[in-house]
Amino acid sequence: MTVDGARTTRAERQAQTRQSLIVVAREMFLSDGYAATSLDKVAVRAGFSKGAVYSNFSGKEELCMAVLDSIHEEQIAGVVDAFTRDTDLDGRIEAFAMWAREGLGQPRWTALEVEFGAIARQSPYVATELVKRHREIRAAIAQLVRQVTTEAGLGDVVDADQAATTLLSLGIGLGTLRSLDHTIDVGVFADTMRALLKGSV
Amino acid sequence: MTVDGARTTRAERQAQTRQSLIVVAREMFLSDGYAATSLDKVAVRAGFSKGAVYSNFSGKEELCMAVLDSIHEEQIAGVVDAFTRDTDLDGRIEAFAMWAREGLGQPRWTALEVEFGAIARQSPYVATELVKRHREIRAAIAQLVRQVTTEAGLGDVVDADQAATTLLSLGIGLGTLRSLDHTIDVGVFADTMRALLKGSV
DNA sequence: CGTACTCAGATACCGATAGTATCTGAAACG
DNA sequence: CGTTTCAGATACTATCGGTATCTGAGTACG
Repeated sequence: MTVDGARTTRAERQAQTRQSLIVVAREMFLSDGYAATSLDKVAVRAGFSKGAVYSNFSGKEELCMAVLDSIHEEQIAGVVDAFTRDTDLDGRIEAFAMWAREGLGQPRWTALEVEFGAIARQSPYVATELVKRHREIRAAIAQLVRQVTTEAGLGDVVDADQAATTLLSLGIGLGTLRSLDHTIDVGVFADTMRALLKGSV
Repeated sequence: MTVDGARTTRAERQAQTRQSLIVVAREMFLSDGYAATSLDKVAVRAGFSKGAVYSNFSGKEELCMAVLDSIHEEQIAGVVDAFTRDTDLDGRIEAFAMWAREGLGQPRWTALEVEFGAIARQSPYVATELVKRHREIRAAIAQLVRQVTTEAGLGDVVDADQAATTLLSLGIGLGTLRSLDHTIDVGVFADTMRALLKGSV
C-alpha cells in the first residue's frame, strides 16, 4: 500500500499521463474524427509511446469514451447554465437557443458522437456505455424541460421525456448535417424548441 | 467503339459486376457499418477479387457513395408514395408517420449515413458529394411540404425549407439514437411533423 | 539503507486492410 | 487471324489496432 502521508508520486504521475492523453485525444478526435486518429499519433503528440495508451486504457474505444465523457461534462454544464441564467420562459428559450447556436455552429462533437456510435454495432462495450450516457443526457434534458414548463405554469401540457428525445435527436441531426454543410440554418432548433415548450403538441 | 447492333457483352458484364458489388456492399455496409466492412470480403462475397472493386470504383468511398445512392432512391420513392397515397392532410401525415416508423425502426441506413459523413472531414470528394445529395433530399422534402400545405389551404404559414431541415435532422438524429437504443420512441417524429405542418411555428 | 518487487511506459512484433502496380487472358476490332 | 484493349486477378506496400515482452525508476519492507 502507498504511504498516505507522502505524495503518491507514482499514482499521481499516471493520472497526469492519463489526463494528457485524454486532452490530446480530444483535440485530435474532434478535428480529424475517430477513424482518422491513430493511437500512435495521439501518444507521440502527448509525449509518450503507444504503450502509455494501453497502460491507461483498454484500447481506442475506452479512450474515446473518456474523451466523450469530458465533452459531455462541459456540454451539460453549458445547458444548465443557459437555463438557470434567466428565470422567465422566453429568456430561457433565448439563452438555450444561443447555446445551441454556439454548440451546433462548430459541431465537431456531434460528428464524433455519431461516428463513434457506429462502432457500437461491433462492440457491446461501446453499445452499453453509450446507451447509458445517452439516457443520462436525455433524462437531464427532460428534467430541465419539466422544471421550465412547471415554473412557467404550463403544467403537464408537454411530455418532458418526448420533448427531450425530440430536442436531443434534433441537436444530433442538425449537428451532423451542419458539420458537412455550413449553410444549414441552425435557427430551426430554437424554433422547434419554442414550439415544443409552448405546447400545441 | 462497340458495334451498337450486337450485344455489347463486355460493357454489359462490367455493368453487371458493378451492380453485384453494389448489392453485396449495401448488405454488408448496412449490417456491419462502413469501417467494419472490408473491400476484400465484399468482393469475395460477390464472387470477385478486390481488383474488380478497384476496376469499377475509385475506392471504398465511391463504392459507398453508390450504395447510398441506391438507398436514397428507395427512400425518396417511399416518402413520395406515402404522401401521394392519401390526399387529405391528416391521412398524409399518418401515412408519412407510418413510413417513418418503418424506416426509423430499422435505422441501419441512418447509421451508415452518419458514419460515412464523418469521413467527409478527411475527404473533399465525400464532402462535396454528400452535401450535394443532402441538399437534393432537403429540396425534395421541402417540395412535398409545400405541396401538402398549399393543398391543405395552409398557405405559406409554414416555411417549407425550414420544415425540411427540421424533419431531415430529426430523422437522422432519431435514427442514430434508435440504432443504439431500441427503446427510443419514434413517435415523436410524427408529432413534430404534425406540429410543424399545422403551423404554430 | 539496501535489496527485492512492482508496474508505467517503451519496444518489438502480428494480423488485418485500403490502396497501388503489374499481369493475364478473353473479348473487340481491323 | 493477328493485334489491341481492358476487366478482373495477383502480388505487394503502408498503416494501424492490438498483444507480448522488456526495462528501469520508484515503492515496500527487513
